[in-house]
This record gives sequence, structure tokens and C-alpha cells, in this order.
Amino acid sequence: MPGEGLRDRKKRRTRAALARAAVLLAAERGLDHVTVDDISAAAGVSPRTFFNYFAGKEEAVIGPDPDAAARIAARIAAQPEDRSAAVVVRDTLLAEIADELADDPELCLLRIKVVHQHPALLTRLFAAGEETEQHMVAAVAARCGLSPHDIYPHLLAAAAGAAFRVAMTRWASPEGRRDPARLAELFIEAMDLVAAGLADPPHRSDEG
Amino acid sequence: MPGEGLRDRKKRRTRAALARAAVLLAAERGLDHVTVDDISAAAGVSPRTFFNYFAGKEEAVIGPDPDAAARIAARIAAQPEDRSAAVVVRDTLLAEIADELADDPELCLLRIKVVHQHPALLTRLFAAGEETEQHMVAAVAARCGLSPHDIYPHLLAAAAGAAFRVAMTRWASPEGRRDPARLAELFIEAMDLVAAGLADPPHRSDEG
DNA sequence: GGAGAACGTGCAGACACTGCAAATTTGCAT
DNA sequence: ATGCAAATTTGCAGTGTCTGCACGTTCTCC
Repeated sequence: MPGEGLRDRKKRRTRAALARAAVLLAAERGLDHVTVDDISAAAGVSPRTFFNYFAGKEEAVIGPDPDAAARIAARIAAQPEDRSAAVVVRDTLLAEIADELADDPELCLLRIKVVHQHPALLTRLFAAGEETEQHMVAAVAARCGLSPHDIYPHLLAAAAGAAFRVAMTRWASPEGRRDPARLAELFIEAMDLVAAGLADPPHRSDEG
Repeated sequence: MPGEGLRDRKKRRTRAALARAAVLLAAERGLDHVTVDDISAAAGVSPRTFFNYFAGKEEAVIGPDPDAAARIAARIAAQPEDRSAAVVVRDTLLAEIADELADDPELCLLRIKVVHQHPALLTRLFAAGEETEQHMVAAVAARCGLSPHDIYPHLLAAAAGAAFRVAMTRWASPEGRRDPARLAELFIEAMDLVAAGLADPPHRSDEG
């Protein structure tokens, strides 16, 4: 973060301002009634600059993080050796959620709300998840001593992504709590089920 | 299929013609150099009509099937009672692939080629997969005697989708065969791994 | 064969997005 | 400080996407 130069810091701020403006305006009027010009104006840059950062307003609302790949790889590499691959991936994603929610909780909630009102955005959000999965593959393969072409890392990453989406969807549904801890619970439950195998539904004796 | 009326048949043909034209033209010049006007002209309808069928040229290339939901539900319901949920889902998806490939193999291959050249399309394709997953949830839940709100059907569908995407990606990669049977093999392998649990990589003694 | 619905089409218009070149800002070495 | 090189912002022009609306045509059903 330090020694990063004024230039990079400014870019980061511009990107954040655009993403923030996109979410705020979309939450207020609905994404269909927000133009790129509106977002750019709210962020204090020209419309042309908007497209230097995002491919369109949908992407701005989702607000993908360019640094995610490096951070995820570092997180996977940093975990103790004695953990199963599934647990490593699980905890890495949990840490990512925690960080994202800690960074700006209100904006996150607003984003969820906007996504809820626009199924097309859900698709984009999941697509961003696919990206994240790809970033994990190499790190998982290295950790397990497998080739990046082996099917296992790909499957684990994809399955973790699936568990994450399911947890996210349930968390965002109207019923139930909607705090970070609850999301973590749901994701852990989902991930453990996947890691344990899904051939048949578990006979549940506990939980509600 | 019979007693369907001239109207529905015509709609089906128009949709197919548009989707076909989209794939053919995109394969020929690259999607960026194909306009909606081009596609519409090739299909023999007005540009305005194009948008009555597809939201944009990307969707036309992917060519989602409006009848998929009903067909999938029927397939799940039609399978013998004594199979595990995972196997039922697996075989349902296998049947879907087989049908799609049988319908027009060359077009399928071309579509794959086009998608390969346009990562944005990959995203769309996966998004279509998400739709399919949602369609399976209710049918799986009913079959297992679970509530559609239970997490198991959602997870199984999502995990199956993940396995399918991984299989698809590997199948479409340059190396290796690219016939329907190979795709089926890959998907079965992936699905069995997921169904068996992913906590740790399997120690492989067989296979290459 | 006629009422009514569904579909195709043309038009107008707002908006999305992209190249290009000029202007501005920043990094760095003198 | 000062000047040069690279990165970034910006305006502009132009193409293409997508939508709402109204009207003509085609099918369905009675």
C-alpha cells in the first residue's frame, strides 16, 4: 500500500467513487433510470473516463476488485500446511467476504439490494465469482502438489463457488438475519456439505 | 410437438434461424464485426423482430432454449426411484447434452468456437447454466421429499452446474478429443468426484 | 367468416460504447 | 526548479444497441 505513488492512489479513488456512485444512484432510482453520464457526474469525472474503468454501468455496480487475484493467492499460500484443501478454500473465501463487508458495510448492503432488483446483475455477480474461482485454481494446485491442469483444483474451486452462490442467495433472501456472521454460517454449512459429498440428501437430525 | 399450431412452429423456426445466423456470422467474421442488422437480414426478418426474440446478439449466439425448464423437470421425474439424487441430476444433464449435440452437431461446434474467441460469451453461457440449475431445484426437491427451500437441492444443482462447467471447459480446450462421448466421460468423472466429496484430492492410482 | 389475440415491422429517439487526438497530470532525472 | 516521457483525462464524432409505440398482417377460435 505504501510507496504506491500518487497516481495509483488517485486511480483507486476514482474507481471507488464511480462504483459508489453507481450503487447509490441505482439504489435510489433503479438501474434503468441511471445513465453513465449520471454516474460520471456524481463521481466528478467525464463520461469518457467512466469507460476507462468499467465496461458499462452493470460492471460498475458489481465493482470487481483488480487486486483480488493477488490477495486470494496470498491467502491460500499463507494457510497452515495441515489443513484440507476444502477448508483452505473455504476460509479464504470467508476472509474475502469479511474484508469486503468490513470495508463499507452499507455500500455492500445497498449493492445487494440493487442486485436483488435486477436479475441481470445477479448474472454479472456470479460471473465475477467465476473469475475468482479461476484465480484460486493455480494456488490450490500448487498447494496440493498437483498440476494446474488437474481436474481436482478446478472442481474444488468451482464447487466452492457454487456453495458460495447458494449461501449468498439464501443470505440475501428476505427471511432471516442478514449480518456478516449469518452469511459465514451459511457458507460454512454449504461448503461442508459439498466437501462431504452430495450423492444423497443428508438425514438431518439437528438444525432448523 | 404435434397439435402445436402453425404459429408456434413459425416462432420456433424464426428463433432457430436467428440463432443459427448469429453463430454462423460470428464464426465467420468475429462477433464484433457482426451487427444485429446483419443477423436479422441473414435470418430474413426485420431488426426489430430480432429483439422480440433475443436481448442482444450475445444471447442469440448462446441460443437459450425456452422449453428447457419443462423438459428437464420431466426428465428428473421420469427416472427410476432407486437412484441417488446426484445420479439423477447427472443423467438428466447428460441427456440434455446428448439431445443438443444430436440436434445440430456442426452448429454446436461452431458455437463452441465462437465462445472460445469471446470470453464475454463464456460468461453468458455460464449464466444460462445458472438458469438451468434453478429449473432443476424444484424437481430435485420434489423427488427427495424436501422443501424447495431446503439447502440440499440448491447445492446439488449448483454443484452439478459447477461440474458441468469444468467438464465443458476441459472438453473445449485444444488438447484432447472433442466428441460428445468425451464430454460425457469428463462430466461423469467430474460429477462423481463432486458427489463423492472434495475435501482432499483423491490419490489417483488409475487414469491418465 | 368474423372478433380478437399474437406477431412482424418501421420509425423515432435515448443511450451505450469506441477510436482518436489534444490537453492535463504525474514520475523521474537532471 | 525544470524539462522530458509516460500515464491519465477529456471532448468529439460516429456507429451500434435497445426500447416504446403505432400500425398492418397473420393466425386462432368460435
